Amino acid sequence: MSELSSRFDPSEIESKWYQHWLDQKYFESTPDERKAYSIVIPPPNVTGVLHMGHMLNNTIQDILIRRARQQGFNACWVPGTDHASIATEAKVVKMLREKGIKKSDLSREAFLDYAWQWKEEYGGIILKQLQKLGASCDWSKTSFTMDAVRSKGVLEVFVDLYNKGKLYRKERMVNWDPEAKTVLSNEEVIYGLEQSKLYKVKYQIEGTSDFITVATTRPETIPGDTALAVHPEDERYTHLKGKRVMVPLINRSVPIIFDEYVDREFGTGALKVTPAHDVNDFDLGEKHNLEVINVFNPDGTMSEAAKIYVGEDRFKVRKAFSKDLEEAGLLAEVQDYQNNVGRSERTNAIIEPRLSLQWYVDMKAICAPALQAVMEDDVEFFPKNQKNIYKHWMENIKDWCISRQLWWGHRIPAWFYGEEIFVATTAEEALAKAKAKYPDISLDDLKQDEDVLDTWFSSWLWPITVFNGFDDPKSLAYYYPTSVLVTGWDIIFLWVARMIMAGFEWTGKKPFDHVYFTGMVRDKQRRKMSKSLGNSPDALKLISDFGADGVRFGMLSCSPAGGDLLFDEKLCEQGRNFNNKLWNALRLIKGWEINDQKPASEADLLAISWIENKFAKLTSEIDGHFKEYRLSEALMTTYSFVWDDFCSWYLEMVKPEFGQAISKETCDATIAMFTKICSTLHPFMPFITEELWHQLGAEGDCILSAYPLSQVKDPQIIENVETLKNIISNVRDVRNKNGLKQRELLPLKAIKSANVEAILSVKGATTLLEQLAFVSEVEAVSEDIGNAVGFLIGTDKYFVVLSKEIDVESDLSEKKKELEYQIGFVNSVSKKLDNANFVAGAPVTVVEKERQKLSDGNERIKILTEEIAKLEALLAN
RNA sequence: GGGAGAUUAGCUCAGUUGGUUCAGAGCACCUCGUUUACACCGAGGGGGUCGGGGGUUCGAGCCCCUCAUCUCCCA
Repeated sequence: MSELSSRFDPSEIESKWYQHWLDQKYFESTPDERKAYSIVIPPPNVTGVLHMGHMLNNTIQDILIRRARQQGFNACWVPGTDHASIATEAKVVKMLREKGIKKSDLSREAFLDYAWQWKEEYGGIILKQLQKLGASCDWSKTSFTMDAVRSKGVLEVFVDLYNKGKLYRKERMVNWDPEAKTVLSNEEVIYGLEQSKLYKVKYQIEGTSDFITVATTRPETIPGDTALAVHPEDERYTHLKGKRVMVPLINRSVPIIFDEYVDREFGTGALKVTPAHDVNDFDLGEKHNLEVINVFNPDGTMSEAAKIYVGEDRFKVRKAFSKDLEEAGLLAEVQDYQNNVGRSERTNAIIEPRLSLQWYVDMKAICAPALQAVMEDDVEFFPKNQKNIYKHWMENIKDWCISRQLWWGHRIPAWFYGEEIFVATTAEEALAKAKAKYPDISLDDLKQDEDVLDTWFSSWLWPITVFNGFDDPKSLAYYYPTSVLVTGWDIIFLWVARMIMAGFEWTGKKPFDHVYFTGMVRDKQRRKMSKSLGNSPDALKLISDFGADGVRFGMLSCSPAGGDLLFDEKLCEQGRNFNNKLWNALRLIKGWEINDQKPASEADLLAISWIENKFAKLTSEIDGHFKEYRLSEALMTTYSFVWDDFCSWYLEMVKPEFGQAISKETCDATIAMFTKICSTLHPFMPFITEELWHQLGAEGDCILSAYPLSQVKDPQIIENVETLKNIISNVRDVRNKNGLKQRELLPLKAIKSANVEAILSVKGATTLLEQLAFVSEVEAVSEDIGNAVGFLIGTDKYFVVLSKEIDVESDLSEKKKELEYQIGFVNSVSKKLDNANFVAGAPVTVVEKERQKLSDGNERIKILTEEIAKLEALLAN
């Protein structure tokens, strides 16, 4: 007996095999004559740590890439990280603050030094963590969005867009993050209902002692009011035409304007207008030529223009104002209220609308081919329903604000000379352009834009730049378009849509053939996994508890495409148990003593042929699942094949009796089947399958073994064995119900029929019955024998002869139940067949089937009725 | 306000073109079992009016209408 432990210990083998794969350079890809299968990783934040979303996402990518590698493609999975402008800068600022250093005291260069140091120290931790999960990325191609190659591409694209007139600079209302002190794109603002208060504030009508009440959730913006608006048809306010009101506390006079924009139903039907701090108010202001008073500083404190509470934070001022208004008798009411509040995706700060000059990409100019490609399935989405969401967004696309008031990122390649702008990839080029117009100027006269580009402005080029696509057309031509993109649906606009646009704009091609949208990982209570809730399990701890293969199994077994994924550690436990099952199957096989003289028995040959056909069926099912990206179904199908068909049935069929040796032929066939199973499972559970592969003495490495795909050769054999299994289960059931020992030998009889004779004449069939059902003999007879419990297989009657008195009563009640069901069944079938419309309207084959069902049902009713009569007679005696 | 999706067993979900004895899987639960691969196991079992109502059809978990509830996206 081998020295293998009965518990599989993944920790021993995971690092061993990962290192082996690395040493053999199996993950590395160079272009050759094979077809490429490529995936680019959605780059995680360079300073991030592995969380459940990454685990899911990267497990799926690894499954796809490993399977493609086994299928003979030149598989290439490019890993990398994103510089994550806002998130990383925020972390560095925080780290510096803890050291007592303020960002504002540092020069741009000094700050960037710190940032790069930070990146060198913490960057890439997440990639190391991915290796623990088994990710088979081509690490020699590891990329970073701020690498020289990637950066060059970013700047070139900016210049190209500018030259094509698809990029412009404009002052408009933006989403301002007061914490990061930068503008954000619409896609980076997350809206949610929040509990707040609705303040009803009284504005005095100038020259009278009358008041008009206005409802607002943001009283701190009152100093910025430059008008009060009502609906022109609102009878409550028609008398106010031409009047003015006093802004409370500030005592500034502003006009009352009439505009149909005002919602008469909301609040009091009167609206305060603050053009500097609300998008709609800004539009109203433009229409009515109102003054714009910006009462906030970039950090969200009150500005000089506010005149009061200067320098105080806006939320403190809200409270203070409320008190002041109350004391002045100008606060009519305060209600609890729920409203939609926008927060920064990165800092979670409440967003302030703010008027500001920024760079924009003219999206309408570049989106058409990207929309078409998805609608025509040239870029195919899985699941499909994301197409509609995409379409809706693309058809209502807004220009993309790409400048950010940060230092960490790609600095905007635009140089100013007074009011004039020169856009070029380097300062020297910009100078050359400037000199054409102003021959006397020098580099010192040009001032580069202080802002950096939105992180996504480099991400949208990722599928091109990771292959150095702007400088190396050969590499791009080989790997691009990539095969599939695997990502969460939450970044369909931030990233996916923009990559498709960039692809068409700069390569003339789509960036990927397929997009597989994963679900969001949530906890059992359907809450999003988050740090603040503390409900996110530690990914590395999970791996050490259940093994990487166990965790991969757990992630996948609950992950329908696009749907939410309710994560439960129990699933990893199931994965671990599955590993253990495989491990023990290995122990069984390795424990066999082999006799190379003995030929395989008929029963063995039957078992082998059956499992081979079952396996062939499995491979084509899996193939179908993969084509539709039904990965969890592919895994679960394999799981039940391995556990039920291979372990519970096949191994029990061929397992020699205690102390006996197994024939070499049978053993070899078993090992061959087991290695094929390893190949099939490898993409899902790479570590254990590689270990088993070698323990089984198979050639080469599992990771490169051909991915099995074959056709069922003999469907009849599958059917025959299903019948045998059915008989065996019934015999076991009879034992269970009659409290008999599992191993006690009992005779099995069957009433002679064509079916019975056919199944019993299958070579090896009776041996299998004897072995697995522990029957002493199998015999076809012409009539019933006493003290036996019967069961039906189709319309055939089998019975087990018991060694002790049968429990007539319970057998009888069971048979009665069965009869009742059959009668109901036959009734519904005959009703169908009695319906002339059905017989005339349904296809012949369907009608035929119904007829067959009816006659089978009637046959069973007949048998059951006889059986019941006999049992009742027995009871009467 | 506009749009998308969902509702099937105690829980999480499959159910592909409307047609097999078709209402399924995993987990959970119950009974029995420590038989030499595995108790991280084995053998068996119970459990659902497919959200409500209506319609189309010979036939509906599946198609249509409607109502209810929930989730998400956009504004």
